[in-house]
Amino acid sequence: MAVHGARGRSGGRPTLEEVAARAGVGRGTVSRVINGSPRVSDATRAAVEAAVAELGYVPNTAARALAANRTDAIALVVPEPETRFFAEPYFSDMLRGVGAELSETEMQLLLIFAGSDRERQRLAQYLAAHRVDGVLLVSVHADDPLPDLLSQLEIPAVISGRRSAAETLPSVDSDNYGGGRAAVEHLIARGRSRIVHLAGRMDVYGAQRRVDGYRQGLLDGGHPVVDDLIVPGDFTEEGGRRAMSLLLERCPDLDAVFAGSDVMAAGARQVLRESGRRIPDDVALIGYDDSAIARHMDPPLTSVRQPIEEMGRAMIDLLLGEIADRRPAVSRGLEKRQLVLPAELVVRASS
Amino acid sequence: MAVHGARGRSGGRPTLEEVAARAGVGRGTVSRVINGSPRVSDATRAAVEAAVAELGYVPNTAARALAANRTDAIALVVPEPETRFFAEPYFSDMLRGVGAELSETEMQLLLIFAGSDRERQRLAQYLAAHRVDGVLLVSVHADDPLPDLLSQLEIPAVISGRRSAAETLPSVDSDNYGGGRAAVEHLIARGRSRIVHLAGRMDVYGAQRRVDGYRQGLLDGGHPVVDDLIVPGDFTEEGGRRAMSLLLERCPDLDAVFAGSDVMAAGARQVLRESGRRIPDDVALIGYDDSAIARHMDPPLTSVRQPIEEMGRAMIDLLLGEIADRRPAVSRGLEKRQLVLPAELVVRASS
DNA sequence: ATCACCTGTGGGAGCGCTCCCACAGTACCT
DNA sequence: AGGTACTGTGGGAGCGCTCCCACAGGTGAT
Repeated sequence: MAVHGARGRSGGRPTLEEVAARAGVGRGTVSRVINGSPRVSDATRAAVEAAVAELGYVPNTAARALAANRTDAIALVVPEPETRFFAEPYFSDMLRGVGAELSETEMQLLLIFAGSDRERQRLAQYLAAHRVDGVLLVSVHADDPLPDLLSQLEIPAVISGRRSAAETLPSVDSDNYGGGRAAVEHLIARGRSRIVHLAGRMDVYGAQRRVDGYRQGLLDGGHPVVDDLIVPGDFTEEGGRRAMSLLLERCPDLDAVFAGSDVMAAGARQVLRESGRRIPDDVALIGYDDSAIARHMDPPLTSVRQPIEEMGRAMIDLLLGEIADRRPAVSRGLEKRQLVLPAELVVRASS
Repeated sequence: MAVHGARGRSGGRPTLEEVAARAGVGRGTVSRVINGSPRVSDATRAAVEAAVAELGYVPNTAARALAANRTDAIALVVPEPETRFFAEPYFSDMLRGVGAELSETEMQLLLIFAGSDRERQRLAQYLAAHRVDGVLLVSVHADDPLPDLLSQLEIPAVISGRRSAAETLPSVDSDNYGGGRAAVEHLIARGRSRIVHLAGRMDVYGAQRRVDGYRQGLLDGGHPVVDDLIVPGDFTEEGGRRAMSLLLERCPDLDAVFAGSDVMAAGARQVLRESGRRIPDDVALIGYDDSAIARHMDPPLTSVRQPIEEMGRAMIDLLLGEIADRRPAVSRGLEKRQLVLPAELVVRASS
């Protein structure tokens, strides 16, 4: 009452101080209530909450960020041109998982594309300004300098996939080895024996692991592995066509194709058709990703599903953990910082 | 030299003050250089720039936002579920235009989905916290409360399309009337005379305008307008199928269909095929949007192209103008705040 | 009664900027 | 000589928070 309070600005947004005056308490107490501190009595808390509601108080994020040195925002960095972002279902699934998990929190998600050099320049600037508390890095290539930049700036980050078996950053990957193996086992179970592999880009660790799984699947089934029957595409439809043509030359009597992505499988399908082979009667075909393409292909494509959405959720969990750990110089817990989620074969008419 | 300067923190990021000490100038001067003020001598500017480079200084956004009461960020608000965002090329084109135009500036773009009630709740909170300087609103429906919320919060906003002829908000639209008319004129020029219209949702102003253009095109060509031959779909493929079936019942000898979207045209095409009609021999078909669907349809679909990317750029220009105008209580200029960009007919094999 | 130790609270200091006033210096008129 | 005006510069005040220290008042052991 005695406190005649803040200068009589009107029209502007109410501040902490004004809320405090209205509730008849000090600034510190309001701050405690806003931030959910337990050391506030129930009566006081109620009074403050009433004042907040009456005044329609909303904290000023900039002031909070300045004082507390955090932004309550994290970035999803896509080191690809926007085109790919929209073209590949991978990103939309990932975004859905991330968004869902994040909606439980107060954190804000920023989407940042870094396809061109120019965009990467901006991104570097952005990160240097510490405008986010953490970063989710999807689709990183082995030689990308981004992870290093991030750790140099001491910004918590989590990547999807791994750059190698010895990944240092916290990461969430799917079991590419298991996925590749499951595909081959399935083909063998269906009586196929001349199974070729249309691989992905070999500088992508996940693609390598799919090859490893393919090999082991063949060996376990008692079949020999012929290196010539593993041909890398580049994850594109055109690459799939080229690789498929090559495979047909090398092994005209093949009876099954395991492709490292649905898109490449689509390319392979065209070439198989053109060569007069029927799917699945003459040749069984399996893709990877279980994308919309797989469902809409004729015949519908058997494909290995990665739990992308779930991976997105897991990445957020890891990242929030990293961020929290870094706050009060707590000794970093030894929880798992590398997650591998299972892949699953979705059987359709093509195999 | 005499100024022994800032407290010896190390490891942290350099501040304005430290840069000032290093360059042997005052804080104000550094601020002026950083913000590109002209009232700095060349020599001083050079000294400051050198200090900035040596120290690797990057301004603290939070401090700036707090002091200057701006965030240097704008939001692209998509009041749709994410699914539609990825499914419709409209958004990716828009995003490309917006991104391109924005990359010329220091502004940061945030992508915010507000499809579910929950998301809308968050968005309202977000806007109330004034975390952005302005908002781009795409795909607003006539009864959406968002525009009102925005003007109540006094946040500059620009919408794509218009909610009615009397749109109050700054907006960028394409010439739907002209587009509809051009489609019909083209059909008439090709000798078609029984032209039906598969319209969009009639609560979308743009769809209404396409109908208006269709009507005028017929009248100008000396053809009567029959209201029964204008059937609204709902912009979906299924809606297109239903509307097409109805149109075939009402006018079995129609020789041209103008659809209000490519997706509806795709639905119409199926029904036309099933009824044994050939495109374009028996029936000419025109869509709207010139999306990927149009290019890949069999036969390729003639369609009306809206310059979406350009619209995105224009929206940014308008929005930045709004934001700038609002800063130093300058009397609002009377420049055009409602833009209408031309639509263009892209002729392909279907007509 | 003394001390220790809780809980709840108020408010100073400070985060790193921008804004703006003050003022030195120079230039060009009267 | 005095006035006027402009350019370039320094630095105080303040933006709205969080952090943390101080302290009142209670509680229980000594």
